[in-house]
Amino acid sequence: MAEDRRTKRTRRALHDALVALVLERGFTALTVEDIAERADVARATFYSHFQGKEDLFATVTADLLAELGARMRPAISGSAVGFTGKPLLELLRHAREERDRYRIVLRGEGDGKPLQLFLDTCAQATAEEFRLRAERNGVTPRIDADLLARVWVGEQVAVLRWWTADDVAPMPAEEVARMLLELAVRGRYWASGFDAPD
Amino acid sequence: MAEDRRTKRTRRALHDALVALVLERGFTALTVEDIAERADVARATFYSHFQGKEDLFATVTADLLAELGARMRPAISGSAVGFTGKPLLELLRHAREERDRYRIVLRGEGDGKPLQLFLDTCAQATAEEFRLRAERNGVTPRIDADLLARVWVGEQVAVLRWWTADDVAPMPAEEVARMLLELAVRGRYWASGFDAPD
DNA sequence: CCATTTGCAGACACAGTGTCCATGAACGTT
DNA sequence: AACGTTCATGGACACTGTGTCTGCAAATGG
Repeated sequence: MAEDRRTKRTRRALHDALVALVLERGFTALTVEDIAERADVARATFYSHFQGKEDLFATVTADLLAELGARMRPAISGSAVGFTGKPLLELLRHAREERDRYRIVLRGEGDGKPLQLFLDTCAQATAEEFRLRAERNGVTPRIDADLLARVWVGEQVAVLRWWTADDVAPMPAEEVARMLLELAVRGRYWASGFDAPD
Repeated sequence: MAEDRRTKRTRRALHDALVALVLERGFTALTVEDIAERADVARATFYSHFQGKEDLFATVTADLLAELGARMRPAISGSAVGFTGKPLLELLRHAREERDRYRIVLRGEGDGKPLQLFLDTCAQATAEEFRLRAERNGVTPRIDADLLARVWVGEQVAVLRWWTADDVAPMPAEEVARMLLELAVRGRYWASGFDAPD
């Protein structure tokens, strides 16, 4: 038997209500009653699906990460050397489509636990893929792999945060990707217009 | 008349109690009663100093930012071109001394509001100083200033997050600063051991 | 069409909030 | 050292939100 329509409807309604309300008021300010009411669901029903609002939020985050992972895998294997080409573009597109969910995660809502999960997952995957390529191509990284992965992911997440923020002018994803690629290749001193370090 | 000893004592006790408890249990899980008890302060007294735990947290963050600002100013003006030299080293040292406070901010505790404030303040100051130098030295940035500032700050914050985390091996601040400087100058492809982009 | 599952509304004890007040102690000043 | 002022205390208060449980109605899948 397939999943009951009602449960699917309820869960989806609660997901959407949470996202909308977190954007409006922030996670902490929300009550289970608020979420249930926005979703047109009885409070008792909420508790029959989730243990609390943290649980609901965790589910939303896990779903987002799973979708991202599914989209990134083919893009990564199709990219020869780094992550700043096709994979980044795929990330940006996903973020544009799921802008609201990205915003609440990147903002650090919920004591930053979803954000922490997001960062750790990305950083770990990056470091892994990174080591794999270094070995496959017979090159030796000139900088600690974990540090480099953190820098890599941190940079992209910082841009994501800036790019998905409320007040920023919508720059095309391709434009952002191009800039970051140049940054990765030429370094930040080049980008700032200078030629020499201090 | 100087400030009353008692108020200074209680405020400091509440500050410390908050930091310790957030590290132990996370901001959301805390009650005002918990914080007051840990600080050996009556609950009523808490409310005579702060409007709630968010207010207390905001004060802690503001203090941290103010201290950082005071330390960064001379380091920035003494550095010729970029931020990745002396200023970064100063940031790392401050983070090492105030490790606990940095950790709870960088983690995104409190729905990420303190983190947001931290990021925005740093990014704004960076972008400002960045434009100022470009004009003074007659160079033209090759990449959007705001984007570049976000990348710059995002990278350093990502490293800070990694460096101040619980489980990581303590790498010397000077070592971290050296790596980041090379990264900024030569770009990430160089760092990864490759020579060409994808 | 029926048995099962799900959603609903209302009730419950409980925990934490934010505010108030009377009392006594600690404080800075003279 | 004595002063008036300021601050901390502990208990009380109404109130909001939590988490769980009930009986009953409606939707669902077979």
